[in-house]
Amino acid sequence: MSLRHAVLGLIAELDGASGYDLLKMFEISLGNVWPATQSQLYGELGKLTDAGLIEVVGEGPRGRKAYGITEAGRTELLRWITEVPVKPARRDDAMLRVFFLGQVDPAKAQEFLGGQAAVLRERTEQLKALEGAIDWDDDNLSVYGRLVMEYGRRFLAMRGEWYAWAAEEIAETEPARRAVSSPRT
Amino acid sequence: MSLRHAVLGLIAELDGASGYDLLKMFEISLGNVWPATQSQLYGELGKLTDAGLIEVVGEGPRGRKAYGITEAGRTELLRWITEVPVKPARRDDAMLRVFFLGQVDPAKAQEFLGGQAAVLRERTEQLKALEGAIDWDDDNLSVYGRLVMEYGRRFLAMRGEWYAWAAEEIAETEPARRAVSSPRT
DNA sequence: ATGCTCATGTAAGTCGTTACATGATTTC
DNA sequence: GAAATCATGTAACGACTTACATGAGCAT
Repeated sequence: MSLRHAVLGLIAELDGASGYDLLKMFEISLGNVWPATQSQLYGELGKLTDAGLIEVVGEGPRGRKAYGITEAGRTELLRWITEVPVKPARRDDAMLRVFFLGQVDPAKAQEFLGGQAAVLRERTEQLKALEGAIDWDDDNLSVYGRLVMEYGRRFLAMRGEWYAWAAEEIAETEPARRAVSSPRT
Repeated sequence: MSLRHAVLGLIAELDGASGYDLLKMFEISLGNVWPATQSQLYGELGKLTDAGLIEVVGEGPRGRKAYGITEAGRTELLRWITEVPVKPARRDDAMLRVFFLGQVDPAKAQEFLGGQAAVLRERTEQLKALEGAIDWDDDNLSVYGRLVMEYGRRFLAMRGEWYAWAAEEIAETEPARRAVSSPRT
């Protein structure tokens, strides 16, 4: 149920935003920790309105609806942040493949790790570019967004080091294993 | 579509395993990077069989079905590992909340960060316990499982450091911000 | 014979993705 | 006036979760 709170939180920060405005925020910033599609977003806005957590506070050109958070919404947001247990992120496509890397030959395995490391470097560049593109202010989203961005930086760095380490580890142990018996199951 | 490949990969590693056997593996090991429920698993086994990627290679007591990977399945597994682009894991419940931490008062924010750090320490203990409980062998799942486990260790450590850093960061900047204007939006 | 573990399956509902569909307003 | 952007919504399908349902075999 976190999309609900992602939307609720964004509306709390950006009072009077439209679905379209929120979508842009998901695309450039929030979406890095919680992606949402347009279709999901508009659906959620409807549900949040029905639940009385947000309300339409104004209308503009082209059918634009400006949303604001209600008292009930603010209460729910605070409750969620401070009281609802955090769900640890588990699914990791890359690590899932690493689990099965023994199924491919060592050269392909190394290629996989190298490729992932390259993807990581690219993403690091993108992060830097994003950091430069945002005009950092003193508001909440800037201050806390910067913290999250630093997390992203560290995450990518950590993963990069791990890829290098894992590649070395495999290079050291695989020749010995293959020498003993093959194929491996 | 990664659950499909998680199941396929497990069957490749554990030839002749039943749905029940696979479920145990998801619970103790694979589930840390790709969780699956019983209901999902049995459904996927049916679909994989229909698709000809796995087959029933034997039956046992209590309706037990032993599965094996087919040639088509092995081909598909290798293709997935080496050729299908990895989907980066994006959703992160904890970081989503950090984004909105400016909405709660600084004491609560610190409490949140401290709480998360504690959860992390607990998970680190669990990981150590798991590492001790598994009898590490020389087979694929052991060798590559160990690599993934080391990733988990580094991940938890990195996050722990980040929580400490973020707490300090907020402690330093929030008093100044609150002094200028409040409440913040 | 009672309870535990092994073993498989179905159903209902929510969440997420991709694609479709439409139209108003602004900008050049 | 053509193109880009703003703006909202729906439909279909697949993935995931939770709960329900059943029963065989094993151990004590």
